[in-house]
Amino acid sequence: MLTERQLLILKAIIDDYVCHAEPVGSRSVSKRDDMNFSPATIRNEMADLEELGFLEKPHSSAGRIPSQKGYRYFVDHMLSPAALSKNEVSDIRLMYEQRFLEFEKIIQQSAKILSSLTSYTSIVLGPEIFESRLHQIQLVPISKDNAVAIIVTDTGHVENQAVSIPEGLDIGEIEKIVNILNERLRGVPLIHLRHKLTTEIRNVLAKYIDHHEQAIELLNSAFKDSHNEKVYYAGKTNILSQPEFNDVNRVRELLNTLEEDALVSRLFRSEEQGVRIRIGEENQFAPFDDCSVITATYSMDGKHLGTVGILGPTRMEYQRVVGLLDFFSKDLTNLLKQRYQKSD
Amino acid sequence: MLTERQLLILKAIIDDYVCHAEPVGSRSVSKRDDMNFSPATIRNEMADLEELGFLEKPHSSAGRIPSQKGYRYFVDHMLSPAALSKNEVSDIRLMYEQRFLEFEKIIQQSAKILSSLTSYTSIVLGPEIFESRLHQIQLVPISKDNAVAIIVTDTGHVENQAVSIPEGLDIGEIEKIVNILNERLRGVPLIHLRHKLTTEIRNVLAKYIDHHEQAIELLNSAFKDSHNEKVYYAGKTNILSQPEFNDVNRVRELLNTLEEDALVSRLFRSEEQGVRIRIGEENQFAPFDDCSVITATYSMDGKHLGTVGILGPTRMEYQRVVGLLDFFSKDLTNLLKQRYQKSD
DNA sequence: TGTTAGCACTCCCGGTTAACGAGTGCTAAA
DNA sequence: TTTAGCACTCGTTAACCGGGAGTGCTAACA
Repeated sequence: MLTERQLLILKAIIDDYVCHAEPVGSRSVSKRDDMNFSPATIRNEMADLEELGFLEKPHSSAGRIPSQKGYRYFVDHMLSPAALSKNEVSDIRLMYEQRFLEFEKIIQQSAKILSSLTSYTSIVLGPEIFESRLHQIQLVPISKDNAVAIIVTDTGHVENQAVSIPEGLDIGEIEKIVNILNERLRGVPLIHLRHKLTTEIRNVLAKYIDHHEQAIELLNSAFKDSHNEKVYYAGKTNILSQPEFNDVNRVRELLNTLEEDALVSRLFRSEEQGVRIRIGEENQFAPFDDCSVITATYSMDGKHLGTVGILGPTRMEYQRVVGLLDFFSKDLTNLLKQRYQKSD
Repeated sequence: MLTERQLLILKAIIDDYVCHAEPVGSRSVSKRDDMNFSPATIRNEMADLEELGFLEKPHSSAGRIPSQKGYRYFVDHMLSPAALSKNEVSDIRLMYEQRFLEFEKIIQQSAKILSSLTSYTSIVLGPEIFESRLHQIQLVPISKDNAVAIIVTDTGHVENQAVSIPEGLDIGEIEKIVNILNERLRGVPLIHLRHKLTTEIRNVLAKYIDHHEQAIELLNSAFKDSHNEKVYYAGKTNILSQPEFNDVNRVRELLNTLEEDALVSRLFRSEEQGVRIRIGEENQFAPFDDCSVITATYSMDGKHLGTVGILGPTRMEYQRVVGLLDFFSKDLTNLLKQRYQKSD
């Protein structure tokens, strides 16, 4: 275990490095108010901390910087999430209050607020669309051959998908089909739609619809768009201001990664309740080796819905970000409850 | 006017510079197959071309690079759009044929193809949403207080907007309202919806609906979302591979700009038929001073719909890009005609 | 025994210098 | 009119150097 003094020094170094992005030397540590030891003493401790793997030296005559293990220790044992200031809280509330927002807009807005408060990149995963339930389905014919299938979920989310109308189905039949679907499928989670379609609905359609096989085909393509959850970004370029991303090649790699929604969503998705911190290589993904990812989940009815997260350099203001995400995760959960749960 | 030989040399320099991104000297120009003059002769001509403003020197003992005026001259007088190779054409066709695509997907796909073929950044502006006409409108209540307004256009585009239901309106009335709207407003350009609402529709509603003022309020907010045209990007980070964007600050500035859809749309929108080239400062926008923007329009029923464009360094393969965009602009117009026009 | 002052050493950084090479402009000859 | 020759310019690179920040070690001190 680390001694009291070692903790103090480790914390001081992390603090300083997070703030100034430069190796910190014994002299500057010893000058801190809460530090009553000479540089020489500090140096001894720093050597020990380095031996233990919590610090490293960029080169032999530079100061020390925290290692990944150092950050990890700090985060695990010494982190007290920063409480938000009153101003921050009211700022956030204000941004949500602006007007009635649909589910998606709330999520999007959250991403914006987060990135503007942290000046890191924020990434918010929307709910697995399949988790939500069918509220209403519409089939709007556009021409003789084409139509748009519109699915509205219980959260007010709207999905639409162009479909072609198979030979033989006429407008009247389509209307009948839609009525049947709305009767039978309201409240069904989107993820079960296709299954229901090939069982229960197939039978019902067979009874009432002439060209039921064509109808099934149509509906199949209407339901097929397996939209994963949406990924909302804000402050994508914030991270370029960090001195560790001064190299265009690295930047390109990182930004390319961020364009791949599926990848990002896989990396960010977190099923655990609460705040989760992944530091550097813990992300198991080379382009993020110098980044830390902090995520928190939000939920509704106690069911996990999505994830809010921050992507920054490993040299990140952990306490602040953790505090913020914690707040957001709870606030978002509350907000959603307030807005949507009462409609059940 | 420039002599035959000057043209030849200017073209050679542009070719070389576009390809290698380095100032080109008299020696390398004279070595070209079609160049039967000594370096000294070339040097004289180059000095003349510089005096005329078509070339410039980064410093006194470097080779020459084309000036903006040089590119402009090249583009205006010497550009023969490169015809696409058979392979390219069939590649493109293939990508469109994959499956039935709704309007938006086609546009999006086009952006992808363009960027992958050019390795520049491609930007495609969707149709001014207001230009398209209302096909159908739906109001789907989600809870007692909230609903989703869904607008389907004649191109199969779907817009949706969360609205709150004013006190006093009940489900029955909402249904009546929707019916009235669909009867009266089908075929009306979206841009005229709000006007119609406050004139014709207001009167009709006043006649048939009890809480018609609340209804107007509801519809107003349903129509308010003044969605400009959508902007689709592809290959956003391609431009980072260009050596002229080796500076992170410049990159940040550029990428920040690209996040501002409204700005980009204003800069790219082109009303003129055909291909349009803006070189460097011709863009009238500082972050694009080292960029060229080439755009072409696509249309339907002879009516201008949107713009396809390429953003690259001023040192761009003009002939190839112009050829491509020309092809795209026509192909897209055809495709849209084939898919949507017959439904009229 | 823990702490600290002192000191030699290491290594980065910024500035200077020198050699080099690519390219030019000019002059004079073909 | 073209071209060979040559002096000159200027950016690039490598080598070098001194200063400074920081370290590790040692020895003295409380």
